[in-house]
Amino acid sequence: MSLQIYDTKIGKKIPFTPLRDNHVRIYACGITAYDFCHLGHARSALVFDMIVSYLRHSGYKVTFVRNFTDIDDKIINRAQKQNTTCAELSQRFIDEFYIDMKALKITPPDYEPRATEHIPEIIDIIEKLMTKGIAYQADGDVYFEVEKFPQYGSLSGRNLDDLKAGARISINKIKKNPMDFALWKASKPGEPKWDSPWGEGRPGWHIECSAMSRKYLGDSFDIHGGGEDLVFPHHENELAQSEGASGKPFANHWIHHAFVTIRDEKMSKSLHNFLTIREVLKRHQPEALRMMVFATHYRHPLDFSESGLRDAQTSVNRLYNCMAACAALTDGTESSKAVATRAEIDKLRSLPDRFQEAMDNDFNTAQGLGCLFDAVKSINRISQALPAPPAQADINLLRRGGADVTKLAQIMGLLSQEPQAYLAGYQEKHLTAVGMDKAELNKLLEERIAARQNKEWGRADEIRDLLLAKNIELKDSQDGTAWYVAGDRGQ
RNA sequence: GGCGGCGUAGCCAAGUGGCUAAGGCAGAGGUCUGCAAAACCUUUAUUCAGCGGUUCGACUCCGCUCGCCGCCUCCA
Repeated sequence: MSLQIYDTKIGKKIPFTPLRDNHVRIYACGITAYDFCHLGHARSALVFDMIVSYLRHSGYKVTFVRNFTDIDDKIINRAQKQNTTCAELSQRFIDEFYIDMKALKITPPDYEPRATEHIPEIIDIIEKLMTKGIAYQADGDVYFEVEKFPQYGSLSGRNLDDLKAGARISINKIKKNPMDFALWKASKPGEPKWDSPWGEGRPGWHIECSAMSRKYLGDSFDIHGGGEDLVFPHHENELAQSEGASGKPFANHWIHHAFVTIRDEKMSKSLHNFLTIREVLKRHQPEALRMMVFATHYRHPLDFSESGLRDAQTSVNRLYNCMAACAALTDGTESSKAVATRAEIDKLRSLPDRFQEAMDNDFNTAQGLGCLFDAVKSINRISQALPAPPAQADINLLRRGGADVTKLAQIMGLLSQEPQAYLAGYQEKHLTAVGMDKAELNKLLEERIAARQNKEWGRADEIRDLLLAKNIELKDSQDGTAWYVAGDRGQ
């Protein structure tokens, strides 16, 4: 079974084959830089990070482009409101975007082009459309003429009659058809402007992506994607412009991910129900966010909640605990009896295949994670049952299983840290949060060990309860007393 | 109004025309322990919104009903 990807244009899953050899070319729509990024942007970045990573894992060479739209109406309005320039405003939020991406540990794309740095390429496409008679000039604007592109609506499954019927489009007398959209806009006083054959002006909203994808990936490339809300009109218009100009097929596959919702409503700026990435990362670890995002299939809505994110954190810890146990494994002997059952051996050996099968099915990360946790369960069961000198066969199986789990989880950016370091970091962060320093904790732990040796159970329990009040739980063992962060429920 | 999606255990969430309906979280029981707890193990849907239909057989395909959501305007 090979990779199957759901294609928005066709509305079903189809086998994926790169257009050119083993080389996959992907373009994803990035942000319009005028504000901080919210969780929806995080999902978008995370989903494409995973897709690129999985394609590379599968042996493809990948060229990944994610653009910045740094000139448009929203930027102009916001800049005017803040009494600054568009260039300053967009640069500021591109910088902020990079801070968020770094915090989320997103692998940078191969190219991150900006609209304002591709004005000649934009003008070039518009000129082609003008030459072919698919675009027309009206006052200082240039419009794409939808009637001249018969396939208009093919991506989003609409036709011009439906669109006209729904028409919430503002009346614009200079357009031939209300659905015609601007390729180039004449500049108003005080707005950024560039020279063009049609006078001074600036690009329309969709044309930058047509120009930049063409420059870095060619007229035809493999995958184009973004959030569901971009299907219409953004991607529909891009498709029309690009194919209209080149006469060749544009993107071979269209991938769109669903929204992040809050209480089942779309998270969006206009509804004022969004959480910024940095807000969430103040309270939660990036891997917990990744776990939550990838536990839902990318085409299904992801309903955000604090409790959901805490659940995700707990399951991330489960992964790390298992890996820490694997790392602590000591060599065994040939003479001991192996404890792994046939079923467990099969489960662990088949993990990479089962994971691949899940991911090949339209990047089903939720199912892939299920495979990973399945393996974790087997690893834990075997580790727990290991006799005093364990059998070398079991140790080999566990180490191999642990290595597979780590490698596969890393495709989603999970298990990106050394287990011991991660767990120690998790504990330290908690200590800080509850306002206790390590020396103080150690002092109490030592006192309790002494009390227990003297069988002063009252004092020992008192210390335990005292720490429990700070969500620190103790575990006594022959080696001493270890402590853990208790479940954060109810916070 | 047009187009599209979703409804699976307490919560989150995969999945399939017929083999035990993944996995995570929470809950319950257990191993361990001076008592505990973390970790770990076991366990948790005779049932997949409701009603019809197709089929030897449907949760999975079709139709209808109810509920929720999205796009058609800027939006990841």
